[in-house]
Amino acid sequence: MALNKKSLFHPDDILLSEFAKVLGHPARIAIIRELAKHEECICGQIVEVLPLAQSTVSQHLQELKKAGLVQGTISGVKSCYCIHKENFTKVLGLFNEAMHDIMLTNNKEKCC
Amino acid sequence: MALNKKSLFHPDDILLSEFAKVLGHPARIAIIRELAKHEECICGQIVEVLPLAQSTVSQHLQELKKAGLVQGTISGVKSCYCIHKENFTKVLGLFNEAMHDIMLTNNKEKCC
DNA sequence: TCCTTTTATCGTATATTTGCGATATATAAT
DNA sequence: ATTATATATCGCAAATATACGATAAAAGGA
Repeated sequence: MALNKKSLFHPDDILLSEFAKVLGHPARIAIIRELAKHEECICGQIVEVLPLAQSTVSQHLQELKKAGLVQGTISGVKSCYCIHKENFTKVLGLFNEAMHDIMLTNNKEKCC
Repeated sequence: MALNKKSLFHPDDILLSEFAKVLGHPARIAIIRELAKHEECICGQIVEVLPLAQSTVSQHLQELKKAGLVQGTISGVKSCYCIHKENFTKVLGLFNEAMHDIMLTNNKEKCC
C-alpha cells in the first residue's frame, strides 16, 4: 500500500476492522467453529480437519491469539487452544452494537 | 499465497469470511458509517471525510458494492451511494447468527 | 541417551491488498 | 464548442497475507 494509512482512522473503526479482518479468512472461521465444537480444549487435532499444512494452521492460530479471540496453553508436548470466551463475546458484542447503531442511523426511506 | 486454498472450505465459512473481510479495513467501516449518517444518498462528499485519495476511496466503494453492502447509481456527473439496507441487514444477520451459534456450542466451563 | 512426537518459527515464493497519480469518460456549465 | 467537474479505471509500487517445506525446540518414551 505504499504507505500505511490505517492509523489515520478513528480508533473505534480500527478496532472493529481488526476484529472483522481476523475473521476474514475461512480457515480462521473454521478454526473457531472447530474449537467451539469440542468439550475440551483442542490439542493438535485441528490440523487434521483443515485442508492446510501444519505450519499454516499454526500461523492462523497465532493470529487468532494475537487478536485475543483464542487462548492457548502448553501442556507437555502439546499446545492446547480454546476460544477466549470473554474476549470473543465482548468484541463480538461491540461489533454487533456498532453495526446495529449504523443501521439505526440509516433511516432513509428510499435510496438510490 | 502460492496456492489459493479458499475454495476448499465450507461455503458457509467462505460467505462469512467474505463479509468479515470487506469490513476488515477501517476505511470501509468509515464509509459505511458515513453513508448511514446522512439523510440522502451521498454523492462525492465521502472523499472529503477520508484521509485517502479519490481513486482509493473509489476502489473501497467498489469493493463494498461488489460485496453487496452498498449500492450506487449515477446521477448526472455524480455517483451516489447508499447502504444496501436489505443485503446488509441480511448478511449481518447471518453473521450474527453464526457467531451466536458458535458461542452457544462453546459451553466449556473452564478452559486452558 | 537417543528417538519420536508435537508445535512454533524461519525462509521463501506467490498472491492479494492498499494506495497513488495519471488518465479516461461522461455530464454540466459557459 | 470549449471548459470545468466528478468519478472510474489503469498502471504501477509497496505492503501484507497466505502457504509450504524445512528446521528448531521441547517434552515424553524407549
